[in-house]
Amino acid sequence: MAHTCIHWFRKGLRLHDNPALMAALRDCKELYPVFILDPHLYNTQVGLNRWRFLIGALKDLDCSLRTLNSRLFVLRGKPEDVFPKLFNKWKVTLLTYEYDTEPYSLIRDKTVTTLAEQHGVSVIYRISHTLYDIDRLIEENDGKPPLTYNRLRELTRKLGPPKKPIPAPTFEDMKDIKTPCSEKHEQKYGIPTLEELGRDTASLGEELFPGGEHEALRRLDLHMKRTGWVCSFEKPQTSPNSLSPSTTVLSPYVTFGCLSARTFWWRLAEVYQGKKHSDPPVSLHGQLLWREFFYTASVGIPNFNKMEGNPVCTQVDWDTNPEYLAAWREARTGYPFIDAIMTQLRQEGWMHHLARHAVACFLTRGDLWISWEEGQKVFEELLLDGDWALNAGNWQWLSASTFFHQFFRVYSPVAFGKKTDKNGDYIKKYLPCLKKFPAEYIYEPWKAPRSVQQAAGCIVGKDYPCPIVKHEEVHKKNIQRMKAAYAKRSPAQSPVKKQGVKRSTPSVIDTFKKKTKKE
DNA sequence: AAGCTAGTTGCTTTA
DNA sequence: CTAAAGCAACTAGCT
Repeated sequence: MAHTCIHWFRKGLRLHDNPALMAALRDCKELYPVFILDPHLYNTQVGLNRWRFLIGALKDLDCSLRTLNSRLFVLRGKPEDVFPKLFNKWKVTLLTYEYDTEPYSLIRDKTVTTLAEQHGVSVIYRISHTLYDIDRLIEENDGKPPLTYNRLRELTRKLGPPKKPIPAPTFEDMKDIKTPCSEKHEQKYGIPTLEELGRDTASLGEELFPGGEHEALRRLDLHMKRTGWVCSFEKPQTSPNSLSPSTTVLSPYVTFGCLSARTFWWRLAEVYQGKKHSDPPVSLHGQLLWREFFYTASVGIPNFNKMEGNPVCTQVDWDTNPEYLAAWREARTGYPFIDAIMTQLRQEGWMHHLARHAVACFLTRGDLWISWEEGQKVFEELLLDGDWALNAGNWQWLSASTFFHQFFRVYSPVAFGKKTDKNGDYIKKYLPCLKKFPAEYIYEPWKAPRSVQQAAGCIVGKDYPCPIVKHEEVHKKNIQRMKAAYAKRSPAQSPVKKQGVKRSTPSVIDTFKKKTKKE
């Protein structure tokens, strides 16, 4: 019996390396490729750039499906409301989707699977968003997520290289399959424009990174041709403040699944073949493994996007400071390097990883002493590559809450950028009001004599803000506050020597592992 | 069990 | 100019 299938696109907005889609095609007479605009995921919290990227990716997907005599069906609403109607209307017998490890997705998919069963619909899902089966990695580490990168690497070495990607479906694969489309398809199931979604597009800048599988593969090809660059790639050696990106900017494509991480991995392996090349953690393979590291942590650690209830996260008495937070978010901290990065984020939806370090450290343990969860929300809204696991993991890393503990290493908002951009060209690009400042003062315009400020046509305190905090003073205080927070960590988190009393305290991870096993 | 080593990417001063 | 040392000292993971 040939199936009537829905393939549910969520992430994984691609045809290549899409095993769940291929599973749908195997024994299929009718195929309905579906994307649901779930208000829980796609709402006003999602920034314009991100919306534009998604719409581009959906358009590209629809375009590719058309070449296979199919179409994309875009629906709006909660998946648990949408699916029962579709199951009945289309007489669906099979639902396929790509496995997604986010907590919301796991609950959503469980609900939808139950509904499918109630409607007599079979469900098939496949793992293709990550290099490895994340649950398998955790299993391999005795049920605990590795807390260090090297530990994760050991696990991946045990499991061998990631699976090879599978090719996209061909016209031949689709020859006996129909996608029933009415003339009203565009009206009923079309891809909305930003205007239709009620968004004001006036503030949108140039589309530097258009969404979609075609653009993803084009960019991949482009970078993979640079064999010398790929083989010598070392992330810490790339510049956070170059005028054009010093890295691939493939991250948004991997986030939305326009590019398969495994395809990326194996293309790199081809380039490396027979040549001397850099290695993890700094190589491009290493970057994909960092993604895997944070995915594993996000699956294995409860409340991963929060401080409270997160057993491996240092509990810190962050301040509530709406004024400071707004200044950071709106690029008016008075530190040009910080403000330039936040401007790039707002305008382009992307900035270099090390630039993220600088602003994340500044918001949290370095200067403003505001919770990393606040920064997480801003990045989630504005980053094209905003990824639940990576965002939460990196914010914990940078705030020295989890994974990274050398809190006394504080990024200087003045010195850090100078290493790779002495003249401050990056600052001048994103903060044009500082364009005429001499290099000597570009990172610290408040130090410029009045005459220099006047000559530059920019008075600090009037045309550009004064620094909201004095870094030299505040960062030292904050190191002491971090030290105090670490001293308060529970015995399981940091073994405290108690005189006379010998007690073996189970690690926090063991504790919550037992709890979850009992359930 | 106490101690050791290593850890993607700090800053500043010195050689 | 670059490279190393000093700064003060964290945890995870291992032995």
